[in-house]
Amino acid sequence: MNLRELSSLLGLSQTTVSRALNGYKDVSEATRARVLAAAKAHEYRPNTRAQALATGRSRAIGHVIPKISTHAMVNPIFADFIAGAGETYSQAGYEMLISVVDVDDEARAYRSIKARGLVDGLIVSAPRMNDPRIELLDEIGLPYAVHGRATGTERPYSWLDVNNRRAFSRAAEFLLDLGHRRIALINGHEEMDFAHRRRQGLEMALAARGLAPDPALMRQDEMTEGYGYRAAREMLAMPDPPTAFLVSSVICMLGVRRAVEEIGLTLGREVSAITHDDQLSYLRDDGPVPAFTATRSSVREAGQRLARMVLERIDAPDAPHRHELLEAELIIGRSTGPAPS
Amino acid sequence: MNLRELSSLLGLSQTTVSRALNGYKDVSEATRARVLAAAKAHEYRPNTRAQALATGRSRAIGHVIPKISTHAMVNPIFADFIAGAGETYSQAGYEMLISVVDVDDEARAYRSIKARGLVDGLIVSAPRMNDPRIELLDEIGLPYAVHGRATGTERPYSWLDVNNRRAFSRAAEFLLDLGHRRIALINGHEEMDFAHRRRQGLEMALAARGLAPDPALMRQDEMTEGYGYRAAREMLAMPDPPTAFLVSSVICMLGVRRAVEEIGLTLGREVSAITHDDQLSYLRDDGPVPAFTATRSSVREAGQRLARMVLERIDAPDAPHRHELLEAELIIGRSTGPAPS
DNA sequence: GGCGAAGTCCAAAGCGCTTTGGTGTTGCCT
DNA sequence: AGGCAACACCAAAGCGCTTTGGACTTCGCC
Repeated sequence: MNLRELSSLLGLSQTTVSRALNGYKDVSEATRARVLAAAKAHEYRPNTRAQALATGRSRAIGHVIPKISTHAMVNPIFADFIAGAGETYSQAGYEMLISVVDVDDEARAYRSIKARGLVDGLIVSAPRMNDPRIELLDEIGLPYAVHGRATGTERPYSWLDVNNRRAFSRAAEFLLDLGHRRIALINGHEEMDFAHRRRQGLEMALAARGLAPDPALMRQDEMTEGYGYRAAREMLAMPDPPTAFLVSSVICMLGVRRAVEEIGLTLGREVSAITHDDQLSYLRDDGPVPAFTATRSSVREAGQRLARMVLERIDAPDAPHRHELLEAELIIGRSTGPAPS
Repeated sequence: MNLRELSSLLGLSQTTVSRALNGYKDVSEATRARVLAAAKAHEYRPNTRAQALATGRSRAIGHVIPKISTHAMVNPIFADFIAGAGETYSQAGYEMLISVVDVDDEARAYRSIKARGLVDGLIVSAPRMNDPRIELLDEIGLPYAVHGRATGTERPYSWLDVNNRRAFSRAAEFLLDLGHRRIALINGHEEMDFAHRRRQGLEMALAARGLAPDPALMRQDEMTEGYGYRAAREMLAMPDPPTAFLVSSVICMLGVRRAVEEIGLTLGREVSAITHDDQLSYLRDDGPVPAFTATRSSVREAGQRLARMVLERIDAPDAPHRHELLEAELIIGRSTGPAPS
């Protein structure tokens, strides 16, 4: 069933039917009701491709996944973020387009996406410091919103971020209050903006107490369980081991717990640890008292809100840029306790 | 730059330019070269929406994510699967469209996707037993391929699946050979086809040795770390506890390990466990000897192959259905050992 | 009675591509 | 010389929608 069929069936012009369906003013309520009823009865849906061609808007938002190499890691938060964004899109009548793109081909991919008219806007994820994509997208003229921030970028852009610095400084303060002095950081890659900020948060908290950060207690890598395990294992074997860990992801945290327990210690007793918890649905740590003390912020909700933000930019490309800074909640679980004396 | 501009710039008709770009025969090699060069120089890309409208093909594949409720779990394999499929699509010049859809609205969503001409084909994931979607899609007339199988469905359809039954029966045999007799199963929801088959695999192996399955040793639930922990914990506290576990996902397995170690036992010594390992990129268990004995099969590769399969169905909708049954590799790690006597 | 303003409706153009059904030109063969 | 392919190109229609720029009624008002 297409518009022509529907309108000839109703004895009306395509114009009138189209305007009736799209809520225009100049069609009588009586015919509008007739049109709506007929459309429903025949399950008419406008062909999106034709609509897009006619309006110049595709009602789709793109998410680009940079592919580093064949064996590159997929970001574990990806699924929950997508789920959140997808909910917003479907409510707004938008589709979500995912492009897997070679990382050294990214610029060309963005230009191509624009030229082919695939999407009305983009989500930029995992920004690095001085991320070139922001300037690129401005130049191309494609509305976008960034999940995170890009330290070093001067130009204004719309973003949504967790207050990573504050989250990790609060977590560090909490550990310092418990008497911990040697606090290790098991971080993600620090060219990632979020990781950079988390380290700053820890260092700020240390500085406020007159403590100097110890480079030997800071690690950065891809955030796998094995990395968390190895990092914790190695640091705990040092002559002057840390008594507490700040960990950048629950997945790493699982490895940290394993390392701690393997040498006969217990989290929350001899060793404390706080993780950042994105509330990934398959790793949720609920229950009356959560296992892990954590700085918690739902990445799914971030997806929802960021989706809304990019839709706003599409509707009003010249509006001033908006920023949302989500404060992570500090959830006290069983993985922290007073520093051993 | 669009086709009209490009062709007037070349002094050729749109027809000729279009045919030159699309590799048709009736254009001289000289002009074809000219056209190609100009297209490259001006970074011309055909507008996908117009192309789709003209050809009736959208060059996009849809993946539908059923949303159960606001707090529903996102499938942890989703990200890696998508990454695999996305690679194939981008090589083939296809886009990937993701739709988050209310689960009780799924039928309407599929019809709508078809009517709006959004995609040329679909991937069906997480099939349940007697999954109604297969018949629905046949009726709608949308090419598709299924990730997994749907026990109870009579009609032919294209699928790719891991040989779950064989994988788990082999794993069980391995445990039986090590002397284990009480083998517990920590499974996913058994209305999911894969979970159903895994249980069958275990039961077949038991039956072959004249052993009866013990319902007290079988659990099914959403596969989280916490579920793995609780299930193992409870079963290990039974008067006649299992000496081995068959676990349906690495995430659960992490919980199982925690439960085992918490009561002072060691995996691979007093208690053995084998997990299915989808080789999720953020949970990869490499190293010379992997921590977990596992039935291993890359879900990313599954994504690549299934994507290829749906593309084939689009190109030849009347070709006989194809099936791919991937055999999981049994990887011997450190989580299994002889049964304690 | 005439006129302007609403109120309804419509024909046709246009979005940027593909494809059909040609036309005109060569070159070869008889 | 005539006929016929083969070759290289093109005008125009069409994909299914939206939107522009009217056209035709009806109504109220001077």
